[in-house]
Amino acid sequence: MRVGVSDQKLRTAVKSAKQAPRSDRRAQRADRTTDAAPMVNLKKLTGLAGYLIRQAQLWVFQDFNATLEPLDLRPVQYSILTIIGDNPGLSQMALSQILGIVRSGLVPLLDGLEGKGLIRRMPSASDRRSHALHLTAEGQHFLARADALVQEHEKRLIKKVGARGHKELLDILKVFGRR
Amino acid sequence: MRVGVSDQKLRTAVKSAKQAPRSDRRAQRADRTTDAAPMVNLKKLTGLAGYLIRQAQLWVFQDFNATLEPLDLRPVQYSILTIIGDNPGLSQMALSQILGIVRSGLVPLLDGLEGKGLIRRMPSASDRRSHALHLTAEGQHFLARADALVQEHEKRLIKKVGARGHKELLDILKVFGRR
DNA sequence: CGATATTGTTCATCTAGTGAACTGTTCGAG
DNA sequence: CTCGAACAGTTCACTAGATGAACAATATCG
Repeated sequence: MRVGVSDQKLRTAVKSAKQAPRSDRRAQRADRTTDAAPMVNLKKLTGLAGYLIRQAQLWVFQDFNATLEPLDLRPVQYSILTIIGDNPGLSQMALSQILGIVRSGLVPLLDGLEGKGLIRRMPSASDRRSHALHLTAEGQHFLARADALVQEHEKRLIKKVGARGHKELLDILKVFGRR
Repeated sequence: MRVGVSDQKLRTAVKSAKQAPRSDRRAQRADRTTDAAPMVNLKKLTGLAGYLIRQAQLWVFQDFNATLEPLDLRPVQYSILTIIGDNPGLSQMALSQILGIVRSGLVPLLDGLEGKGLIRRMPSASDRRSHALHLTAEGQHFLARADALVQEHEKRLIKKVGARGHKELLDILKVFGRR
C-alpha cells in the first residue's frame, strides 16, 4: 500500500562535484579503460519510459532548484504563484485539485507564500467558506523575476534534449497535463 | 535551500473516482458547458517541459503502483532488484550512486528486501568492508513476476502516449539515463 | 427550516531523505 | 612495516512533506 520515493534529496546541485574522479577502483570487474565508469548494466531500466521520466524529473528539479535558488523558490511554489497569477480568485479547493495534493497539505504552502507577502487570501464574495487567492503587487514582481529564471532553466533543458527534442517532448507529454 | 515536493501521495490510483462529477459548480466563473471542467488557465505551466515531466511522472508512479500492488513493490524497490539482477555482486555504494540516494538511505531499503528474502548481502571477496549484493532464487522468481506486471504498465503508458510517442520519448530522454 | 455537504484548518501519524558520528577495513606515504 | 587518512556500511536525530480524521463555519437543497 505504501508508496513513496520522494524528491527531497534534490538540493542545490552542488553535489555533482562531490565524489572526485578517484579512479573509481574496484567497481565490479575493474576495466581500467574509461576510468570513471563503474561498468554497470542498466539497459533494462533505461528501456522503460517510466525510469527515464523519473531520471529526467530528477534533473529538472535539481536544475530548477539551482536556478531559482536566489529566490529560494521551489517547483510547487512556483506552480502555485503561476496558477494564482493566471487565475486570480481561485479557491484553495480548486488549487489543491490542480496540484494533486490534499487540501490540508496546501495550507502550510499558502501560509509560507502569504508570510512572504506574495499572495493574499481574500474573502470570497460568493462563498464565505472559501478564500479567493490573489497575488499581491509584490507577488507579481516576484513572479516576474522567477519567470526570468525559469526561462533560463528551460533553456538549459532545451540544450540538454535539443530544440527538436524539446518540441516533441511538449507534444508527447501534453496528454498528462491536467485539463 | 530546502527542496522537497515528494511523491508520497501516489497511492493506488483508486482515488480518481473520489470526488464525483458533482457538476463542479462555482469553479470560478462557472461556464456550464463542459460541466466538469473548472475553467482554469494552465497554459503557462503546460508550456514548460519540467511541469509536464512532473505530471507524467505522477501518472507513471500512480499507474506503476496500482499495477504492482499485488506484489507490493514500489518503483525504487523494482529498480533495486533489477539493477542487482543485472549486476550481481554490486556494492551498496555503487548502487546508491546509481539510484542517486545517500548510502545511509539505502540501508532500510535493502533491509526490507532482504527481510522478504529477495536479496542477500554477501561478503565481498576483495574488500571486506563492502557487501556484494545478490538476488536470491526467490528474488529472481519474484523479479520475473514483477517484470510481467511492469510490461503491463508499460503497455498502458504506450497506449497513453502512442507507440510513436513512446519511441520518441525513450530516444529523447535517454540523455538523462545515468551512464 | 433543517439535514447534509463543503471549505479551510488543525493535528497525529507516516514515509523518506539527510548529515553527523561510529566501527571495521583498506590504502598508501614515509 | 606502520600509521594516518580514506572509505563502506550502519545507526541516529532531524527534517520535509503527505495523509486522513475531526472540527467550526458556511452553504445547499429537500
